[in-house]
Amino acid sequence: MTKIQIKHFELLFNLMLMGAKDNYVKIKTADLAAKLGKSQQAASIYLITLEREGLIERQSSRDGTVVKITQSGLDQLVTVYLLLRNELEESPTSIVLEGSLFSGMGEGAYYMSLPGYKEQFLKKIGFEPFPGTLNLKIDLRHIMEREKLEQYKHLGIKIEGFSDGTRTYGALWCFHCLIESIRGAVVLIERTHYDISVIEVISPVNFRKELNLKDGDNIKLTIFI
Amino acid sequence: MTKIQIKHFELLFNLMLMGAKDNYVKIKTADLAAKLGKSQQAASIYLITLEREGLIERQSSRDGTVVKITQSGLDQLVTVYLLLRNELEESPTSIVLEGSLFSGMGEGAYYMSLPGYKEQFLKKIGFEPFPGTLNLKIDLRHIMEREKLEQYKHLGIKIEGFSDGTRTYGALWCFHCLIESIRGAVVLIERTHYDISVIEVISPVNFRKELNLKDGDNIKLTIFI
DNA sequence: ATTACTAGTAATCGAGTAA
DNA sequence: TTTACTCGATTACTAGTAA
Repeated sequence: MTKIQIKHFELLFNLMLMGAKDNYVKIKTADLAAKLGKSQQAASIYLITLEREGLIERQSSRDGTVVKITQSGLDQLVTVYLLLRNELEESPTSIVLEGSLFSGMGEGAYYMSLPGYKEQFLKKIGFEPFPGTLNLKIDLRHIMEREKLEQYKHLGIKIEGFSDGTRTYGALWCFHCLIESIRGAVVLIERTHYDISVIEVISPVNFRKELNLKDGDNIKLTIFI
Repeated sequence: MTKIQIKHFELLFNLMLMGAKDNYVKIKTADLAAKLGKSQQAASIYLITLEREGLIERQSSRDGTVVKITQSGLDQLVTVYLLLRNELEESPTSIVLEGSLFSGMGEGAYYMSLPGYKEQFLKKIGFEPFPGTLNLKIDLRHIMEREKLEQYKHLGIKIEGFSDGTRTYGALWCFHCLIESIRGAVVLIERTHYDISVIEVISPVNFRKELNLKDGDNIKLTIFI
């Protein structure tokens, strides 16, 4: 098993610049190698490795390789982007919360799976939520930060409400976030009278599985305004 | 001479997250190693190499290492940030111009060296301009793009005008840019009746030397709105 | 403590090449 | 053309350790 040496980011970054973010693009391993300052053979191995790790889709043939960055690969790029933005932009733009994981009734998962919401998530936030949300009970010592987030709510990415003929579903506001370095988004609702100490988070992947979490575990959440 | 293997970016990125962007921070090579998934000894070598390449300042002792990212190191991070932002943000935000390099009268250099401008550049754009600007004569086939940039002018970073008692100096608008992958900023002035086919660029480093340029050379400019 | 040297080892790299 | 395999050469990495 070949372990990749140049870390994934640099490779994904270059593939992005070659246009592999939204579309399948045809590239030559030799061109990629030139950008990385490595041999054609090395680039070939890197691509194979990235594919095995699920970060790209790849179809190689005798006259080139067609690649596209997967959702999971895109998440890596976004994670780096958010952290850079937070450090490099004028106004520091993150709120850090801690809380403990708990199981909801599954309503979150239900709402998130509605096409009316789901399609907007994909378009505006950049991923389709894993069916199942993460409920976090915010520690009392972070409650002030939680209040601050509530004030910023309407600066977030707006997910429009909709009606399915039977009932109406309210608008949501979202912020990108990282949960222990995994990409996600916090989801805030309009209702004013609900328990502010609870916060709901969505993600393109199964948090619980990915991070091996169970109810009661303490989680650190970095929210980007 | 040990060539660094993990590319510089990942290391700089981690140092940034450890707080080494604006301040000297005390770290342990073992902690850094843990973040990179390498041995303490490897981290030690990386830091030494980065220092040799001028990307960090470093002072090590028997009870830790004090590091700070240099301007040059920061430029690397900003470059990656701008390219990521351009690809990942909703509205695509770059204008690509091409043109040929020519020598001005040196007035650009003079203006840029005035404290009234210089200090704002450092604060608002993030670097102190190398004394000497780059004058670019935009190709006719890119003149539409140049017009577009002019329309966006007031969306740029504003550098306030000032007076030194003798005369007044007008406000400027700047945009981050990359010149053949080197960080810089285009500088636009308010005057409406001047030759729009000429554009002026500043940078933290000596472009001409860095890229080995001479008058008449063709240059590609990526401007971030 | 900690950093960073030396020396040996393990992993990566690239030339040659087959398909 | 191109990709990607084998294998010998190179180099990055780690363990041990001195300061």
